[in-house]
Amino acid sequence: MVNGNPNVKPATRKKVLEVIDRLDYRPNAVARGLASKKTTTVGVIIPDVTNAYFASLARGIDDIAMMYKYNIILTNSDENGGKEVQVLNTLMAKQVDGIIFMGNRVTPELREEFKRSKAPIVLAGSVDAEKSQPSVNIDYVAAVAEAVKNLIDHGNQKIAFVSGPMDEAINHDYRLKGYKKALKDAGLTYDEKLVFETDYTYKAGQALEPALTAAGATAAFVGDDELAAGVMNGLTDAKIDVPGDFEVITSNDTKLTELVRPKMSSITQPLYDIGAVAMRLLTKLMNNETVEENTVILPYGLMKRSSTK
Amino acid sequence: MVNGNPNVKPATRKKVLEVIDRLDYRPNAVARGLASKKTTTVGVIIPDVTNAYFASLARGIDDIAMMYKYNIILTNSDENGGKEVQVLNTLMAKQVDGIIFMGNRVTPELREEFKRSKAPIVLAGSVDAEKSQPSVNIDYVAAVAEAVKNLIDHGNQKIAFVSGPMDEAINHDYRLKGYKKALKDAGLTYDEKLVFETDYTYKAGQALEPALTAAGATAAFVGDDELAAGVMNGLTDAKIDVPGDFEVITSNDTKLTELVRPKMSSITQPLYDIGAVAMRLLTKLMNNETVEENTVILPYGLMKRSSTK
DNA sequence: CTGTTAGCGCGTTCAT
DNA sequence: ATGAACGCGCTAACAG
Repeated sequence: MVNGNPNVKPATRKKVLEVIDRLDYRPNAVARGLASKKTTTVGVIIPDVTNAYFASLARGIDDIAMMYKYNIILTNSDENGGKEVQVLNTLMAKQVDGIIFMGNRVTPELREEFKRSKAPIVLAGSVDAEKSQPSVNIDYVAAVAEAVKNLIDHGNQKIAFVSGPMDEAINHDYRLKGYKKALKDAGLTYDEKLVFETDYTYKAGQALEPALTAAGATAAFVGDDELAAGVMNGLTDAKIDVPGDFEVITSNDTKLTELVRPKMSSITQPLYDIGAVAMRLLTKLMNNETVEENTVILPYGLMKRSSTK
Repeated sequence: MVNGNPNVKPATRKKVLEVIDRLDYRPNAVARGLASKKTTTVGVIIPDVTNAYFASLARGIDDIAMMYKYNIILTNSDENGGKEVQVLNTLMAKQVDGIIFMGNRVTPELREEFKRSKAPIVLAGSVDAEKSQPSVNIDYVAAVAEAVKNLIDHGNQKIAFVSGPMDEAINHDYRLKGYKKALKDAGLTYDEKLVFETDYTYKAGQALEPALTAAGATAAFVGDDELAAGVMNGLTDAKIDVPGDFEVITSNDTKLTELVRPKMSSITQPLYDIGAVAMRLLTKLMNNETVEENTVILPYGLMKRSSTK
């Protein structure tokens, strides 16, 4: 026995241990990376892991990555442009084989960095109005239009549009368009006073109740589940019955929709799949496989629960 | 102009572009890693990013990592022992400078791998009964004892202990001990029939109502927020008033506690800080700095909201 | 102090 | 087929 036997000379013991060490030898992935110019790791830029929507995508990304023997370098960006380009650069310095980007504010500088990158980059659950990169999403305008139409069909004439920052492409260029489309299709006129731009937080939603009622709204489309939970609870706390007096429908079909009371109706998105498909697309790109379609649109749905009639 | 001028010969244009390329030259981190034996990346093993508790820790980890110029390789383990050792090995193959491990089922094999690692490993928000590794946690037994005492003080005699799998050290070796301690201190006898072992899911919690009432419990300590939301809603759906007829207190002080109605009372944990401190500790270990205390215990609290009297 | 050179541990190529 | 040599891009040790 090598371990506890005092009769073994230290020198030979050392030698034996070295051999043992050499036994469970692990190839050095860094050296291999330098020689082969492939690191089998991909970078993932996420606004905030703490956000249930993005966390779900991240889970899909990681599972598929692992399936294809890749590892994920995960970094939170807070959708901060400066941080995003900096992170991009360190990812490229680390020679990642590809990058998955989540975030809805693709600035011109960022777009430049994207182009400068030799590693393929795909957007997951995120839109760039310029469509400069491969991406995986749902058809946000159609989904929102359908959700709002549902509200209209229930007899609502004044429907609030509650969203996060309007400088995010997804809000300004997609969701708002869907909202307007539904109004137009129904012959309703668009009223800026029914548009509420705020943060993606529960508190912000909760604080919206006075404004909502002051505007005379009887229903709301909300662009984020936590935000939606906030407006719903704010309403309820003000003795406004949901859905009796006020209907709300949300966007991300996060677990949260089923935990609050009433349960929230929502646009349905294949969250995990968006991440998974984005990663799968990335593997193809990294292998220089020819891919039929660079921008894939996954199906959405409408789940009616108890926050709408 | 290099870009669009057709009068520039392709060859010279190519040359110029190469120079430009060389201008914004990025040092190759892989080569540096090979030469210096430092990769400035650390591995993070997490049960599931989708879990709000662990996601909060992960956010703290990433922020501090970034502050110290490290990047994070994040992998989901599903607390699956086999996956965990495999991931550990690929992390070591990739020459990470350190590892943060989250997960409460440290098997003997895993413990062996930990010891084999030359990179320091710290546990975050996770316990190993053997205390074989540096770690950052709160005092779970004291926290649970205090929570249960609170329930006892409200006159409850039959208090349910609802937790995830009992083969997790945190449930079996810590929370349950705290529960028993509180009972003993109050002169109540421990009854196995009041211990409910289940999954960490909303549905599992919701399904618990019949069993809970059958056991005659009038209050419950729950080891996870989502699970707690489930038992609360299950109770409410069965027309049992919370907290009037049944009190519930939960463990992780996740955002969720404030989103459900009634808002849930909870043990309070510095989630972000647990991750941040763990990462900070890891940086010290990676620098071979001498650290006073390898196992750090952060303060906890008790937040009384509306699910208790 | 600046300039040169030898590895770091692999993949890849070339000669055997 | 098997094996020796070189190079990946950088750091660290060394010499000048």
